[in-house]
Amino acid sequence: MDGGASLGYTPLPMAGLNQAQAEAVAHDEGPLLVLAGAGSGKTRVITHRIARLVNERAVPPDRILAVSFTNKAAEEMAERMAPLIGKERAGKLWLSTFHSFGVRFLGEESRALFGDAGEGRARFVIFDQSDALGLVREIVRREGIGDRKVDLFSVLARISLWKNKLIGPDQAPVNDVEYDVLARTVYPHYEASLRSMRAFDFDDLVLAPVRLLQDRPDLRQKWQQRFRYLLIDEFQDTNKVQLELVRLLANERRSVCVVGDDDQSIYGWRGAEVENILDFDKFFPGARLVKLEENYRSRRPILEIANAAIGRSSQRRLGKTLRATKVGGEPVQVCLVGDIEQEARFVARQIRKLRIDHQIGYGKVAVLYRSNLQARAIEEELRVEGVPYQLFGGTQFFDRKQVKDAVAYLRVVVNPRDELALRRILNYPTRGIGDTTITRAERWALAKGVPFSDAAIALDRIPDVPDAARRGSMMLGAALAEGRERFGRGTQLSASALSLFERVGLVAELKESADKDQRQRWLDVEYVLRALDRYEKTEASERPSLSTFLQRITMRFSEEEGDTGDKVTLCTLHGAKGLEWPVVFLIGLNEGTLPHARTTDPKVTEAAPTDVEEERRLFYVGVTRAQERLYLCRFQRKEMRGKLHPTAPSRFLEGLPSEHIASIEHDDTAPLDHDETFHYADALLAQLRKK
DNA sequence: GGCTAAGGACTTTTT
DNA sequence: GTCCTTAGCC
Repeated sequence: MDGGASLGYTPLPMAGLNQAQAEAVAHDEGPLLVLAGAGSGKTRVITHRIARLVNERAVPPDRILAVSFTNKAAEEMAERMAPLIGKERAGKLWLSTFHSFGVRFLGEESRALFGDAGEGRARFVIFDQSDALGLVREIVRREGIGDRKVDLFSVLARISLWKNKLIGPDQAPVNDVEYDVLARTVYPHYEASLRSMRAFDFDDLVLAPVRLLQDRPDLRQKWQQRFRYLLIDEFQDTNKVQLELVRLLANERRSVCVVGDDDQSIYGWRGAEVENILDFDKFFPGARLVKLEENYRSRRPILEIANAAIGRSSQRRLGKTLRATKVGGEPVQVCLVGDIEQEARFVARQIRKLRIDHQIGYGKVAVLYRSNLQARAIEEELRVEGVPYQLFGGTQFFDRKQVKDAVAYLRVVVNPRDELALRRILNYPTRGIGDTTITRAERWALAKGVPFSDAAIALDRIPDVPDAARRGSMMLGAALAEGRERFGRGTQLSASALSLFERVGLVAELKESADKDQRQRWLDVEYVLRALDRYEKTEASERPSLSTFLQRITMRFSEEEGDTGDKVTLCTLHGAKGLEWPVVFLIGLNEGTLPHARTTDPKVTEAAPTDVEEERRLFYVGVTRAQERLYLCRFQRKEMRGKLHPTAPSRFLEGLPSEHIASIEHDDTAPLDHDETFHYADALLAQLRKK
């Protein structure tokens, strides 16, 4: 197309891209693998590639699908596209995660799924992990599978891994492994329950579209014609189902561009298959390979550490070495502290010092760790030092009980068949429907062949139910019906929700409670109401619906958006993927923490094979987040069950180039001397002998 | 349905 | 050593 400038974008200078980047951007039809090392400008490549397709090749933006790994990355992509191709056209691009693409797909194809004729979009609900876990618990109880000691999480993890490998309930491996047997027994019930509740778990959001595209040639054709270009970011972390989705969406042109880095594959435990990128050529024969090895992010010492760390990996690699383009820089600081409290104190004080001595703002600093648990000590110390911080991920707002309760009411309004949510609210706040009544309703429903959800809100039809329970059930049923009617209008969603909460007694239970904690909890419910309001006001494209709102919050869409002030970021290594900061503290570099003990000596119930090499890559990801300064911290001892244990340094600190390292020691209490060590060892042995 | 007492697990990473 | 779940009682 011509006349680009008049269309509201600035023509793209190919200058500013290095040769490899330019090659990836210019590549036209056919499969392309961009092997992008950390900090090699891969986002630049993706955004410029999309911009070129739209601006120079006149590809309609709605025929380009770009998939990234997190909602945040997708949003960031959208922001970057606006100045390149204009806001309006950027809004038409399909920019999403695999999961949010799935939601959109399933919404559009709901008729094929549920067979509703006419009445618009059939509704479905998304089960997050704790919902799925609740369902597994329910099935184990109902079907009498295993004893009370079953590790439900492990059962669910197995089912999830199978689903991610396209293994259906009838194809689960037949063996004697205890938890494989349990999971195999639960799996068919689990799937049947989800379907009967019109629910999808996270895995289904990708799996259900794949099944549909496999089974329905008409739909396959429709969706293949829709997209001319596919771009997939973080391809090393895709699983089998996701690869299958990409293959099904690719038409005969196979214009699939995947971007990733095998050295940063860190989601194997979730079913990701690094082979997807290693063997890309096999899945898309004739694929072109472009390697991006120039690093624009980190100072040389940081990069030397990174290269050394990943160089010691025993994993099969596509092989690439990052070259520094930034010169100079401070050596990497390796700090030894006494325990995790001292580690926190060191980090907090160092952050203040950097601000005072080097004018490095808090927003330029991140503290990265292996597990969310580690954040607590850091948080406390940052508060003491008066350093503002923001926590990424961690304790999820939507996991709080009061939030789940409120959301459960909304879920039942949207989807009366959502039995899990119904059970949650049936007697909360208490309305006389006890366990005995529930069991009676279950039996009655089973005998009459009606869903439990029907029986529960019509207890008056069931014999031997106490009057209080009858009244409670009728009141709930009426409140839900009214809610359904009000929400159906599609306006004043949050007022409707508040009125519902009032009628069912949630307001009295929390807001008007004599208990201070209860009143505090109500504030969380109010936050949900505000989020609902915000959603209604910003949702311009289609008619706002409670159903869509619930789908979004389940996928953590409406995350507390950033008052991105001048704050230190606290974040797990997994959460840090794709991000960068001038200063990075990597804490807990100890055996047992990184690598985590669960990978070095796995529990017997472990669903996925554990891999210490994945922990190494995690370390690599952490190191490569740093631009200017990197601190690697480890502690000497750890408190466990009230006892101190000496703790070894992480194996990943071995064999790093010493010329790029400066060591700091910082222990303000007396270290554990030999006598003490022996004392603890003796105590431990004595305890073992007692068993 | 709500209270207390005893018993068991100590939480890897996320859409 | 501590927190959470569960069972048993009122």
